[in-house]
Formats: sequence, structure tokens, C-alpha cells
Amino acid sequence: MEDKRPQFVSKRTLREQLADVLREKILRAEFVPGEKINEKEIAEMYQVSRGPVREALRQIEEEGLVTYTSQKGCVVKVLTYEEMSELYLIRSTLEELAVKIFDGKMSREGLYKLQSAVDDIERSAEKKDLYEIIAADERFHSAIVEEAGCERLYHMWKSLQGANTATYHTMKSQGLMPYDVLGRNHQWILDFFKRQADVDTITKEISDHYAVVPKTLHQATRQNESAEE
Amino acid sequence: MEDKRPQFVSKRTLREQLADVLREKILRAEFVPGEKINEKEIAEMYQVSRGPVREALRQIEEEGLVTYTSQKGCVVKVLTYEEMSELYLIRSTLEELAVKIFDGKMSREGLYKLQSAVDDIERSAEKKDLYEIIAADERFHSAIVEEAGCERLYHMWKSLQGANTATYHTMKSQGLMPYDVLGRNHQWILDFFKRQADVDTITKEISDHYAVVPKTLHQATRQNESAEE
DNA sequence: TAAATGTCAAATGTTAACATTTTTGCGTTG
DNA sequence: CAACGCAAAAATGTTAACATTTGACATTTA
Repeated sequence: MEDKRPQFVSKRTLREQLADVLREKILRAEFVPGEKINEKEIAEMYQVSRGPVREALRQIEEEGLVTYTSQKGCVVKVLTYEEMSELYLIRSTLEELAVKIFDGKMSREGLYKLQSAVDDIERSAEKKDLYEIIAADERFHSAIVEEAGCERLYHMWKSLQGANTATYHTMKSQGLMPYDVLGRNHQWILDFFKRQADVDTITKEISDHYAVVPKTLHQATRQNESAEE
Repeated sequence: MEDKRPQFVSKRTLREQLADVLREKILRAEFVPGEKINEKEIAEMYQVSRGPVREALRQIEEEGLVTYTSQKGCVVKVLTYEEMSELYLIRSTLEELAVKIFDGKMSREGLYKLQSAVDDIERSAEKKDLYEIIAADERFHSAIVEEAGCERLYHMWKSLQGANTATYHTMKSQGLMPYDVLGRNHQWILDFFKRQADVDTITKEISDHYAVVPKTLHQATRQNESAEE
């Protein structure tokens, strides 16, 4: 049964809207990792009751953004460098699986989305606008995963986006953001799709693309250790 | 109001307990795919209010067991054969990643868990006790994934358990359960771990192990199609 | 007769108050 | 002055009632 209601009438539940707002706040680093989230505070801020707030927080918990502890409440998820590295390994694996599913052959629209995302990455990297970079980066990689047309795979991949955001924020705070090579690195991958390279070549490139992150984080670890001495 | 709940003191929240109960009901096929789940009914059945019930249902939604639709409510997840096949591909990929992470070298305890699970599979397959088979099968595969020691990977893998259960139930209802080879097939994989085969060999075996499922499901599809004619 | 409309019960969404647990803060004590 | 105890405050867990939406069935109308 199709919903023929005019699109401008918004019937989204409070829970859905709150999930969006809270997600964005975390992705924008207005809530920082480890920060406690007070249900009542959020409820009063948006003039709603605690019910929808609790449900929204449970939802973004599933997305890997916050952690609920029984009787203790909700905090913005804290990731160690090691966990970030592991999550990139999973993300890379899922993305490679997507490429295998569509056999490395992107549709015309897919290629267009990728090029558009690369351009956005380039532009926002010049402005050093982290939020825009993260959004464009997500558009790039999600275009790849979506091409596989497997909803569950996309959902799982997306559930790692919180970790990706946290990693970007960490890199920035450590002065490790490679602004100058971001556009180039993504264009590099896109070009393999454009020239219809075979699956193994492309998955290898994606694997290498992500493998840089743990190395960069490791660099951060060493810097912190030497700073403590 | 007097609390008439069981005498033993349980510190677990109602939400947690309800999630367990509802999960089990679905895994035992007391709730079948497509069945509507009525919040009030569940609440009255367990003498609690709808709040914890809603939260529990949201949790098992995340686990891939039910689907919530705005203003429509909650139904037990329905999977097409195609979706089941895709989910097995993802499950297989994640399990192979786990093996790569621990380089195919299982600990003594890991091997023990695997052997114990295989024995359970054998026993319950003889009795054709589907619920026990599913539980033992999960113990087997989760022992592999847990060995990687990556919590998030385990969590993602586990979120596909609902699909696994649904597939087993589907196979049973179609008379396609291969009771006689279940134990042998799992012992086969375990033996590769025991003789410390290299990673590529093991991941290949796991891949093959799971690849059988889509083929069996495809068989079911053809049977249904010819039955309709 | 069939489509459109109206009505109503039941289901979900939301709220506000109550219950229980955890944390806070402060005064006493050794 | 540190440590302990304990009461008050605050946070989370839970409940029950209220609000809105949905779906089914009855009624009207072409």
C-alpha cells in the first residue's frame, strides 16, 4: 500500500528526529567521546519527554555512537586506537565484499556519484572543513557499498561510520590530517573503477587505502608516548 | 502497588529480560516470520508496562530479528531466499576475517569449545532437535569469531544470527535439513584448525561450508516453483 | 454494485509521575 | 586530614494515562 501523502507534511516521530539531532551533534563533535549524555537535559532542551529521548539514544547506540550501561546511563563512545584500527579492517573488508558482489563494474550513476564526492572532498579539504570532509568521504565510500544493492551490507557498513568520524576527529586533534592528499587518494581509487580494472586490483587498492589509517594512528600513539616522557 | 514478580531478586532490567524472552521465542519459532507483535499483549503476558517491551523490541530489532515500522508496529522479520543468501555471504566474510586476524591458530580453549560444539551438533542432529542444533551451531561458529578477540566484529557477526535461525527453520519446513552430515561438516572444519592448516586453506573451507546454504535454498526455490505449476 | 465517506475500536506515540539505584556532598570520627 | 557513613539530590528504570494514528467495518452515495 503506497503512501500518497504530500511530501511536505512531516510525520516523523520524535524518536526519529531526536536520533538525527543527537547523531549530528556527535558527528560534529559537539558531544565529545566519553561525555555523559543526560536524558532529562536532552528532553528539556527539545521540550519533549524522556521516552523518545531514551529510544533515540538506544538507536544511535546501535549505530555505534554511544554506549548505554545499566543504571549508569549513556556516554559518547570512546574508541582506543586499537579499536579504530580493527574497525577500519572490518570496514575495508565489507567494502571489498561489496565490490566483489558487483564485480567491480560501477554503473554510470555510481561513477558520477564518486566523481562528485571526490570533488567535494577536494574542495572541503582546501577549506579544512572537517565536517564537510567527513560527509563527502562518506558519500564516496557509501556510493561504492550501495552499488552492491545489498541493504543489510550497507547497513552494517554504515554502522561503522561513527568510528570513521571519531578517527577523523582524533587525527585532526593530533595534527595528523593529510588534507593535501585526501582528494588525490580518492581520485586514485575512482580511476581504477573508471578504467574498469578487475575486481582483485580494485579490492587491493581499497585495502591499501584503509591500511594507511592504522599506520597514521600508530604514529599518533608514538607521539603521545614520547610526549609523556 | 505490590510487586508480584518472582521471589528471586534479579538486578537485570526488565528490558534485558524481555529481550531475552522475546529473542528465544523467535528463535524457537513460537513467533513466526511475518507475525505481528503486539506491545500491549506482551506487556500483559509478563505483567509489565509497555515501556520496557518497546525498548526490548527495539533491541532485538537491532539484532535483525524484528522490523519496526513507524505507526505500524513490530513484525517478526521476513527474509527472502535471496536475502538469506546475501546474509550468508556477509557472515562467511566476517568469519573469514576473524580467522585472518588470529592467523588460523586457535587456542587450546578454542579448540575445546569447537570440539564440544561439534559433539553437541552431532547429538542434537540425531534427535533432530532443531533448537538445540541451532544453539550448538552458533556455539561452534561463535567460538571461531570470538577467537579474534574483536568485540565489534563479534557483535556484527552475531547480528546475523537471526538470519541463520530463519534459514534453518526454512530448511526444516522444506524438508531440506541435512541432519546426517551436520556433525561431519563441522568436524571437517575443526580438523583443519587442529592440524594447524594455513589461513588461506581454512578460510577457503569456511567459504565452502557456507556456500552450500544458498545452493540448498535455491533447491527449495525450484521445488516451490514446480509445486505451484 | 462499487467507490467514497464516516465511525469506532485498537494499536502505537508520548507524557508525566512514581520507584529504585547511583552519585554527591557534607559532617563526623579516628 | 583522610576516611567513613549517611542523607539528600539526581539520574535512570518503570508505570499508567493520555494523544494520535491506523485499519476495519458500516453507511452513504453515485
